[in-house]
Amino acid sequence: MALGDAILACLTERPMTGYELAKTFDSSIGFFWKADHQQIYRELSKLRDRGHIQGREVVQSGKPNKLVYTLTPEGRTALRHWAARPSTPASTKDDLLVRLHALDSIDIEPLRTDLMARLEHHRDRHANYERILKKRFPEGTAEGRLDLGNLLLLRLGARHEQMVADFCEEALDALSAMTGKATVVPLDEGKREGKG
Amino acid sequence: MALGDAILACLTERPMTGYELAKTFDSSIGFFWKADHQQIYRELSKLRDRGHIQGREVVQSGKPNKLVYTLTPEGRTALRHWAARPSTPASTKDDLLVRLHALDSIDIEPLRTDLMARLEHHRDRHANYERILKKRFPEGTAEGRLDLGNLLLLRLGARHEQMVADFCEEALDALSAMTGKATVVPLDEGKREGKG
DNA sequence: CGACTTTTTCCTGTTACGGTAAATAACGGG
DNA sequence: CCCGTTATTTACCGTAACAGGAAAAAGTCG
Repeated sequence: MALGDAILACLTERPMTGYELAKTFDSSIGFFWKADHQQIYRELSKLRDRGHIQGREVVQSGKPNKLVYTLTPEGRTALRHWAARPSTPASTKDDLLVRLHALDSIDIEPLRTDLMARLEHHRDRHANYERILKKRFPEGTAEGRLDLGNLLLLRLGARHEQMVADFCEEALDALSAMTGKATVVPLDEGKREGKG
Repeated sequence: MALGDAILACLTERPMTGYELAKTFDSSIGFFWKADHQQIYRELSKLRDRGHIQGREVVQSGKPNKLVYTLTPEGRTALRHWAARPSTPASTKDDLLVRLHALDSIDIEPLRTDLMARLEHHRDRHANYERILKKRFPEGTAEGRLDLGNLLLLRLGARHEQMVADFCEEALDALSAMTGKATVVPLDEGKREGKG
């Protein structure tokens, strides 16, 4: 059980509905933890059965009623106990790395395309982290404990994305050096002389 | 199906038994992909059923007979096709990050302990990567395509571990600054005056 | 003899992931 | 009035992954 604890962690900030949680898992905590709404609703039921959270129905007009979930004291305790256990370092499990491991048995062109897409992806994410950092922590310092955690997270995220983006560039360069082609050459779609 | 493809990727290097694969998933590729022997044997059966690999029994004396698995042409094709599809960037899913996200609702002492353990862990891994790099690529350059992939992987791994280790240090420093304690103070095991 | 290595297999769970779908409730367009 | 959309929750399906416990078969080492 880890997704459940991630949800508990989210609910420490403020009570939320499953719908809000799903959106949260699409932005802030979702930067390093993916979960779709089905997973979240399922986990919420389990947490409620366990007594770790408590739902309060809020009647709305104009929208379906919503269930706002709040941490119970038991939930807080459970979270603290979970957080007191040593964490297990997760393994990366990135398809891209597996492909690099079998580099001489796969086609390089699609790999190159993939690397370029990933480069863009990680650059985007890096820019996004930097944007949030500048907005939430213009001084680069945190005041409260909650802020400190999020500042550290954002910094780690930014650095990670930066590093992976650099890696993609490097890999692309190395592939180009190996195949003797220029890095991208998307222009000049005319005739191309053979390379051997 | 990703573990299956990781196994196929391993088998491109040379035919292997499940036992050898389990050990491989404990060192080289295991640096970024964890799988125990049960998972591997189960996946091998599936791959064999699919015709992607082929087992050849080798009679041994002194040891139980072993099943050496080789990639079939279909397996090679499947791997190439899989590698030609765009990769999906995996999310980190590290407990430690969730805990930082809920920093103001958890106990800091165990978190500190955890961070120190992680710091050591990532430093060890970094040293290990560097060791292998120096041994396999003393020049820092690769010759063949297979070598290039592994060189890139090792470099990425080394940088990643370095970065996470730095992060742990930084987080520890920040926590210390916040609680007003010194970073570790493991020496001087004599009497320790109460802290409040 | 017992402990250990090598090698494979089977078992039982839980957790996670993915897709498809629907029910409820209102709003707005054509 | 039907249709689509947004907000909100729930259901069911299957597969993949992870965790752990067990054992069998053949030999070596102490």
